[in-house]
Amino acid sequence: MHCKKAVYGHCYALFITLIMNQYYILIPKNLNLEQRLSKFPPDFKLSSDYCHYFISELIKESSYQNQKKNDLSSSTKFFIPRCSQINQSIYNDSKKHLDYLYKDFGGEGRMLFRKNYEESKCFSYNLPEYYWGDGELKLVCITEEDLIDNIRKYDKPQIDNIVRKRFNFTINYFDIGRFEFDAESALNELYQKYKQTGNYAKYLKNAVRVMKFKNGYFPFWHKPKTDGRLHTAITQFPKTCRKYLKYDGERLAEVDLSSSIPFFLSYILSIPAYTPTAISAKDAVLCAQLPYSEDILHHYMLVESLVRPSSREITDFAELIQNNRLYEFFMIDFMNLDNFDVGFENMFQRPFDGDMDDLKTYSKRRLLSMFFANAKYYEQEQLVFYRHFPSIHDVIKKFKQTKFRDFKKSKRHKKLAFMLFQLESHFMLNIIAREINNKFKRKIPLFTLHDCLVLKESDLDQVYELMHEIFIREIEYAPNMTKKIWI
DNA sequence: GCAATTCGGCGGTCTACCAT
DNA sequence: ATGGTAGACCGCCGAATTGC
Repeated sequence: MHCKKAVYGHCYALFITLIMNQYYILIPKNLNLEQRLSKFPPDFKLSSDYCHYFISELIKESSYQNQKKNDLSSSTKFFIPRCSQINQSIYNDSKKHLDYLYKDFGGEGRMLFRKNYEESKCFSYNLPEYYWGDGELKLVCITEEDLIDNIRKYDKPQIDNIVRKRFNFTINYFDIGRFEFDAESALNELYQKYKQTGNYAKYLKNAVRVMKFKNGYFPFWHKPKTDGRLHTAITQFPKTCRKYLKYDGERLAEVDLSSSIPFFLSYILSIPAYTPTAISAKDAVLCAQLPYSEDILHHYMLVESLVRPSSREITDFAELIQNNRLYEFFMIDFMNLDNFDVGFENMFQRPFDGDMDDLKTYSKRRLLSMFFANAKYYEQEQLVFYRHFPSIHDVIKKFKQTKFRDFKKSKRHKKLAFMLFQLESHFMLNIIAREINNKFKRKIPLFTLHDCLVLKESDLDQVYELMHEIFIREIEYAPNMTKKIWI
């Protein structure tokens, strides 16, 4: 047993020294530990890597806190508990280091504040405002191997084994050795944005995401019974920082499904379900696609067979979506509603100035909100939708309102969102992404971003073609798709 | 033994990010 | 409006503890 463990440990050590001999931590640009060390030399061998790591942890934890105000001083005032046992397990000499940082040398002030609430609770720490400076953060690379090993051991993302197996086709591409990430530029851009908006809490949260990515911290979450989407470091990554990511030295790009949720709605409507035999055919087609929530699907089909949407409407609806004209179709009607001015200002924090792209975005968000919301909201928009697609409106409304399983009365409308999200993620993950992987024998790295596939720039065109083919084959028509390069 | 208090779990809210 | 991640906070409810 002991022997086995030692061999395994050896391999593991080799593995991590090859690709993980560095670790990035986040500290204020202003923090000058070296100066303090030279002015007040410690009487023991002090590791500045550990001090920096500890301060970085305080910053990371601060980013998770929430408060009413989001300015610099409100975002940095928190005392963060750090248990001495854990500190010690990461770095043996942690106590000496923390005492040094806490010590008030010659009235110059402490580098750390420390607070002890009560017995049996651990100390908590806070980096004084002075050391945050103007709030700008920088990434520093630390190199002490034992420390890094311990950090990684302590702070490893927990990935459910089922999730790992089910999504290994994309999880394996999350390899920090193949990513190239200009984190410095990304941080700088985030800081410029903070200067404009004054929202420090947001800057802090995004800076921590940048640090985690830089360190190859890649967690994965998947809940098949709700949205069924795969949430990754990419789905959480700040949009403005995407252009600083490269993979195998190449730019990244995405193929995006236009109005993907309405597309899947039109798909599920378009399969005939009026006769008992047709229901079972539809059943067979769709059950294979929602293996985790067959019951929602059955329930939906029952409602649909009772209400019977008009096939004329379904064709028109599907055509609007395939031509990517759905949101434009509703935008003028939405603009003429009583609630437009208030609604627009709530969404954009400014009045409407006649820009058609803004209007289209507004229309898109209102329409989707309406689809997902409890039928008692968005009444004006529902009326507009009803005027154009009365029977589709009735199916949706009926489905949202009927009693189902253990959904509370106030939550019954959510099953539409669940069903559509699950259909979308099933197609993207289990059909499209898997097939690309199989067809190209794992030579095309891919990442899913809900309704997007993210790829290397050079793979973009052939994947686009293949996606189109798959849609035509699986459901006889394809949604409008757009290609975008992350620049 | 009963009433009053306290505590923990649960569910809801909020903030931030991403997507539709 | 919906979904996911994170943590804090609040109110509710029942169980456990405390007080008389």
